[in-house]
Amino acid sequence: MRADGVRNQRKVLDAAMTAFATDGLSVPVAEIARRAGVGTGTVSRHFPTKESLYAAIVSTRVEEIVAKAGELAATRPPGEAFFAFLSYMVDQAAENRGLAQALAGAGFDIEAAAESGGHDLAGVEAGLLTRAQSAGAVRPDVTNADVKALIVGCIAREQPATDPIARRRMVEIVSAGLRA
Amino acid sequence: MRADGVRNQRKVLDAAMTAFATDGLSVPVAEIARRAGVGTGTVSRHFPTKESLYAAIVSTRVEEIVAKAGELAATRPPGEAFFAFLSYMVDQAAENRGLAQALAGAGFDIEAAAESGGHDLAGVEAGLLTRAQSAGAVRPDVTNADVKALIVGCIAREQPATDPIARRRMVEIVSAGLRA
DNA sequence: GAATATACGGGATGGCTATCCCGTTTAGGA
DNA sequence: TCCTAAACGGGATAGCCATCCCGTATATTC
Repeated sequence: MRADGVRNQRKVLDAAMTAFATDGLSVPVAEIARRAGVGTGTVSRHFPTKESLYAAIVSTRVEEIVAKAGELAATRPPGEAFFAFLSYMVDQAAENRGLAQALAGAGFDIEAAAESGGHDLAGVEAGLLTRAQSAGAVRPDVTNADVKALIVGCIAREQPATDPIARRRMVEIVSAGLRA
Repeated sequence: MRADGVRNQRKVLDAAMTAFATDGLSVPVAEIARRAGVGTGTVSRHFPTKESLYAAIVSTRVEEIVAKAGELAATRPPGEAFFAFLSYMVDQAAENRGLAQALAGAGFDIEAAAESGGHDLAGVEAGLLTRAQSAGAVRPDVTNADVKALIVGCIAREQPATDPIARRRMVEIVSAGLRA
């Protein structure tokens, strides 16, 4: 691979990351190209479809999330780990419009992208949840889908996130509701 | 106004109502025309823009919601009225994809449409909330925006609504979290 | 320093959609 | 029945966007 190719691919990835984060998933590919300082052809050669571009980005993001989940599970008691992860996810999504939209199911299948990247996001989340339930910290009838939807609710309030106090309040409300 | 004009306007309204409810706000105007059995020109003559068509529909829906809120406020104690309204809104949105999207802020400003129709949806909601808070039934720091976002969360789980049990669980979780 | 594979840019293409327009049809009154 | 204003249908237009293509430029190799 040629050196300028590698360089441009990185530029596109960086531009796309911030563009998706600030403007959401509907940002035009041409706008990403403009921000990266390349032509649209360069973008589509490196990433044949917009979805593949987003998949490349979400993959690294998922990596971080899975790592965070693992760290929490290892260092904290089950209930605390679960609720800390919930809060972490809300903060992530609040600062990242694209992630929020993907979680809300608007266009991209984030879990499929994670799986194709070799990460089992759903499994990690399920692990935290069931451990917390076994420890009696979370209502036993709650499902993974419930939790994801509630995360969406926490960030549905405002986009982009301008009020961290309100966000914390939302997390508190949802957490209180989830407790056994 | 000519009789066929009135008739067609009603046909368009009916078709649009079900189309928005089942397919969401992004259903093409041409599809609505097809379902109504008229040409696209007829639709845009009666409703110059897609948004005006949706406003006409949402207006009647808001009327029902406001009426329901008034009835609950009149017949039940503050806390009970508030939580019953919450549950009602979730059920409404779960059965109406367009309403759900509008509440989630995807494209149409439902409150502006309500106001232009002479209904003060926001005011009615705020009334239920503050009464419930005064009665000590709801956390005092919760805002109207919080409640709306949580409603969005309750229906973010699935679209269209296929699992009423899960929906009820979501409402329970959120209600529990909102209690003082 | 020449040859060649690789990469670049951005215009061309095609699909989708809302909105407008206008030739044709029809309702409803005289 | 005839006339006219009102309404109809659906093609035309215009904007937006992802993706493809290809002539041009450049990095790398020998």
